[in-house]
Amino acid sequence: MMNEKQALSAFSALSQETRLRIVRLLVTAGPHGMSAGVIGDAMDGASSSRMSFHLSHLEQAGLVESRREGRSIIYSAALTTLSGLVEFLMRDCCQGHPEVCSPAVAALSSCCDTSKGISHV
Amino acid sequence: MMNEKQALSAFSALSQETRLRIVRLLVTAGPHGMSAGVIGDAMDGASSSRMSFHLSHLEQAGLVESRREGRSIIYSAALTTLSGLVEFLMRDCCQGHPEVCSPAVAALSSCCDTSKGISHV
DNA sequence: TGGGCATCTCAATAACTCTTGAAATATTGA
DNA sequence: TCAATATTTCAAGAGTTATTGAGATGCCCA
Repeated sequence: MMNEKQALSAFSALSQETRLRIVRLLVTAGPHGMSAGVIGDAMDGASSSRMSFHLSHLEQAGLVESRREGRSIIYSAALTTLSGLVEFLMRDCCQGHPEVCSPAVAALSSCCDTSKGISHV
Repeated sequence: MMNEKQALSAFSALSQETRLRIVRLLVTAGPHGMSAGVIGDAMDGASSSRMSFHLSHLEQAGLVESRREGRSIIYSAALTTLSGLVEFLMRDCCQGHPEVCSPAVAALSSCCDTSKGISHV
């Protein structure tokens, strides 16, 4: 269960343009991930030290995970942290008023296959 | 539909301890909101100028809304922006793999009443 | 209209963050 | 082992952000 400190670290990591783009790129890339070099090319060719700075910042915040594959290091999105962040932000949003947070659920579930037991609202 | 600039502004606003606490407090407070003074008391009695700085930062980022009521200014959470932020972060997360983002949906919908057409997963 | 309350604005300072470029580390293949 | 490739580490400088305290503004009621 995410705590305030972790959430602050995650939001801080996401508040920088390059890092937000990296996370979104990795979210769409899926579990296979991408190498640091390929991610760097996608960020209008940012320098390697700059990429390293941002990638380790994201890893520190728990938003991405890495593994070495030969000479490359492969990064992928940490979906558990992303889910936890959403849950932390909206925790106790209902308090007897479910209509308060259902727009957020709708926004999120609309991007997903509905065959998993989640209906559109 | 949220764009990158708005999302960066929102994440930046949420990356500061006092502001994150304010947003979460207002999320639980619901649509009626709370006055700046009452919010300040809840933030271990932060100074009025400090509260004003953070509240206007949050309003600038679209995360809270304000209205005057007599001498007080009442702030409430902007749930549309919060939902939009979640949607922006997870956009295109599925790409043929709905299991990728369904944990996030589950995390969020578990906080809500299920009688509105949203089922738990 | 005047006093008091609630909040905002402003300027100065301290602390933090990002970028850059040079150098170090790790891995692979000749 | 040597050279090439991929990535990380480090230090310096520029820019950004948070806090503080003093003062200004807006509103209400006697």
